[in-house]
Amino acid sequence: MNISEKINLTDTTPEERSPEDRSMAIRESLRNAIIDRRLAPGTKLSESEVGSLFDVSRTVARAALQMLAFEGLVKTERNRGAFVSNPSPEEARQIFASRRLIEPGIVAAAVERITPEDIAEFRRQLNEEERYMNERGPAARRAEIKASGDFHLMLASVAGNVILQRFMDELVARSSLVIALYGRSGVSSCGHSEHTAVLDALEKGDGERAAKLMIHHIDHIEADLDLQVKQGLGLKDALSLG
Amino acid sequence: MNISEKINLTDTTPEERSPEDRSMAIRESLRNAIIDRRLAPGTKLSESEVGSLFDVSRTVARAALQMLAFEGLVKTERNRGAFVSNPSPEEARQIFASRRLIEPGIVAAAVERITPEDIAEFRRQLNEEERYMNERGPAARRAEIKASGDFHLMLASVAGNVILQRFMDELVARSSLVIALYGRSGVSSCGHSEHTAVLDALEKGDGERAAKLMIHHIDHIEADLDLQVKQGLGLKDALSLG
DNA sequence: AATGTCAAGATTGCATACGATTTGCCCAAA
DNA sequence: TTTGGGCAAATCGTATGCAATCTTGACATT
Repeated sequence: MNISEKINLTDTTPEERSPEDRSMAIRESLRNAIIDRRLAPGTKLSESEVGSLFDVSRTVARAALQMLAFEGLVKTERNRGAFVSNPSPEEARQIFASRRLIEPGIVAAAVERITPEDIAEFRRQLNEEERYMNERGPAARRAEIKASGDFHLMLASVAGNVILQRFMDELVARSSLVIALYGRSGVSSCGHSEHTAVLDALEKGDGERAAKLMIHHIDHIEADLDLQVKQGLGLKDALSLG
Repeated sequence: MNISEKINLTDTTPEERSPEDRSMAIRESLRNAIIDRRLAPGTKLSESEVGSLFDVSRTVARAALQMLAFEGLVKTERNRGAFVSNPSPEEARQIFASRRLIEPGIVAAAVERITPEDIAEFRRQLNEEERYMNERGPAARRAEIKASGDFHLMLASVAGNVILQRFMDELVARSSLVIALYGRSGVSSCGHSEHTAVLDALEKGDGERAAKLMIHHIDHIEADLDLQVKQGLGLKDALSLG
């Protein structure tokens, strides 16, 4: 099995291709591939394969995989390799529980700092979302998931707390994985209007309302998932998770 | 300058010295040294030095330093090396803002799951805290900071959300650094009684009250810090921090 | 005295080599 | 046919070597 065609090697923009760590670029590229579901959960990412794909040595490939492991996007098994994470329903629940905790706070911080320019930027982003929403096909759906995540990330950026921003980075990435895994197909489209509603409340300076809307939004996302005990796939999972 | 005497090479318990990643053990050891302030902020941690200290190659030492960089406990500069983080007051504020967001949620989750055994364990921990509190000297003070952090970590563990647990791990570690840097000496002792109060509320199953107490506790910790613009030290800092 | 230039030393960035561990296959024996 | 053992391939874990980059100190120049 060859993963090469699944990865877009030019994900990183030229100017971001800094003279610095190539491992960072590789991480980004793999991250995007994973959260777009171009790399399915369980896919093996061997050091040598990743290395030769990006034309670097195992050392730097390894560094990228270590970072992804730290973020929870891949899991490594000793002497076996790294695999794209296959989050369990329990993990999924914890991810959303974390988001329910953090995002209202982010909204509350954002309402204090958001500028008209930010609002305009958000509107652009929401248009993009809508565009993908109206398209059909798996590519558009992936783009929609990504765009939807970007909304939350932009919010975190506006809130101005770099630590929470990093937490959200991780949570959104893992959420994308979870949605791709457990999402029921049709319903994610309702997310867009909820984003709009949150933004409207923010624009009016009504942080209370924005936070409430955000919680409902997260609830809806989670409610759209099918988090029953995993059918079939793994007895290993059944055992390891009790 | 030699950092060897600052690091306790036997920090990790024998059974935790798993046949696995030695870099993990090194990370733990350095982490402890940093949050105890045996390694002062700004201290350089060169790969070869760390490597020879723990008797491993630079490769392994490097992996440990990368993990610490990911956690925000060290900062790496390209082609220069890794340095123990020197968190700015702004960073400190963001750390505590994050904690104010997350910890009430952890308390709320913990109250649902805490067992009598957990309570007993907490009481033991609080006794330990008290012991250090009554001792004098910098060593006792460091131990007190560490014990105080452990209380919050135990709470996160009881809450049962591994993601939040990891976030708290990072936040508590960085808080320790911040407290050591900006803490006014005398006042941290009030923390102990607040921990006790939180635990009492938890034992009674009063999650509301426990969460409120926790927020106040965090407020008090932050209020005890001196987060004014850093006096004197650096024009370099003044520039880089705006 | 202050500043600019340059070379030596130190340190990281990266690649590669070798050893250890695991996996999977093949074949023999029941 | 099934089970068990052993060997080969693959992969990771680690050490080390070389090149690139940065710092530092000395020295010359203004």
